[in-house]
Amino acid sequence: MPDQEMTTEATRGASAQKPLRADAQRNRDKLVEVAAQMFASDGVDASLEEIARRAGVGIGTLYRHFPTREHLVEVVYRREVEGLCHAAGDLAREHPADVALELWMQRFVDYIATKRGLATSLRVLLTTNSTLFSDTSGRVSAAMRSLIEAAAASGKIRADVDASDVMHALGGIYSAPNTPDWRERSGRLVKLLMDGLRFGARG
Amino acid sequence: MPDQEMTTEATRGASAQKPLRADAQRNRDKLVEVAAQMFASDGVDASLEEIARRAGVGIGTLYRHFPTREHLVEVVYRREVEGLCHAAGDLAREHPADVALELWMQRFVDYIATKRGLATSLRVLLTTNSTLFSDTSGRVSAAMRSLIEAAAASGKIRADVDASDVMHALGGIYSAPNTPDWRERSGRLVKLLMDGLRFGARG
DNA sequence: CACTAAAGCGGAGGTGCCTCCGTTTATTTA
DNA sequence: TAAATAAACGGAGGCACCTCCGCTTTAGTG
Repeated sequence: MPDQEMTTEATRGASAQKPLRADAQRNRDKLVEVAAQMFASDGVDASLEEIARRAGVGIGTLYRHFPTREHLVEVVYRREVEGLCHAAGDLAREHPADVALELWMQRFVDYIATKRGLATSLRVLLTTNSTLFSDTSGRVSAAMRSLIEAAAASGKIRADVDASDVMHALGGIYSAPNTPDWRERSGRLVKLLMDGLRFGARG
Repeated sequence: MPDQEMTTEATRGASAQKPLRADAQRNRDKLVEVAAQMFASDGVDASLEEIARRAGVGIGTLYRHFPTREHLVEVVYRREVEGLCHAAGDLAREHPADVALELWMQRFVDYIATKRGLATSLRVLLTTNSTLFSDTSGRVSAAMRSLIEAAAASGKIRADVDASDVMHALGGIYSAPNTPDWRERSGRLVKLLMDGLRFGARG
């Protein structure tokens, strides 16, 4: 199921439909963008009518593109994952390997934050759409693995770490309670983890 | 947590509040009764406004008694269980022990049917209200056990059966697929089971 | 360019959810 | 029995969901 192009905006869904008319694609992209903001700020229960309004389209248009709230949530979520994985490449190009890794992990925290907000809907989606979990978690861990290996290869972090160990450490963020200072706490966890990774590095 | 009386209608919830005013109790009972019908016929997503309308009260009254849909579902469900267990005693009094058992199992099938309709909401409730499952399943299996033991003691069914085995057999009803002929199929299962139980009985 | 069919748009409208508060009613007290 | 008061009632109103279908725009075609 190939996506046929991948701009900064979300493209059509995975199934290979005939391409949308230009205006339709524009509206669709705008809807996803606005929805991503709204879900992040107001949670998954954000008003769909408000999303349509802010996207400058009628409610009918929203429903034509996304027949249910879950459809919209899924697309937003996949877009989030897309962005996260894409960022890995950019960061690697623009920063020393260890800095790239650290920045990426910070961004990973933001991603988890989103995921928390979407939790209820995601649970529904994950039971419905069985490919969603495997698709996304695979891509994310692949992105992280490449950053870690690059950092290790360049000598910026120690070479004896396994990507899945780091993933596991970050996993602590998942299970942490939902306190107000969750965000700061997670940021510190990333820093701490980086210190550990840098300790005893060649470079 | 004693219920202070138990008529054919649902009483107030378990917690020992001061008694409701007569009109309030009347309205509450009527709401539960109507809700039970509506949930059975239309599923848990039945309109709450319609329930209030048919019960002859304002929507505000419904919401005062049951702040959320789940509250109402829970009360209806507990009432269902109550009725089922109560029926065991009545049937035992009015019929030969084996007939009582058979009739009760038929009624059990109806109960399961309700449970299916309420499935989605029940799943939410069972994660929230941890006592609900243990309360109800305990009472139901106790009711069945007493019927089986009475039938075995009177010689109407064989004596070498274990109540939990029968429960287990009926459990097949749960896992059966949701086909349109589900009801008939289940009825036949009960008959079959009874034949097996009667085979080789003393009496 | 003009024309047309197909694709897409959008919002009115019907319904449901839930809250809030002025009005009604049961119960207690005198 | 009558007045006082606490409890309960109920529906209007505001918001969201979702469908339906007449109108508008786009992408081809000659």
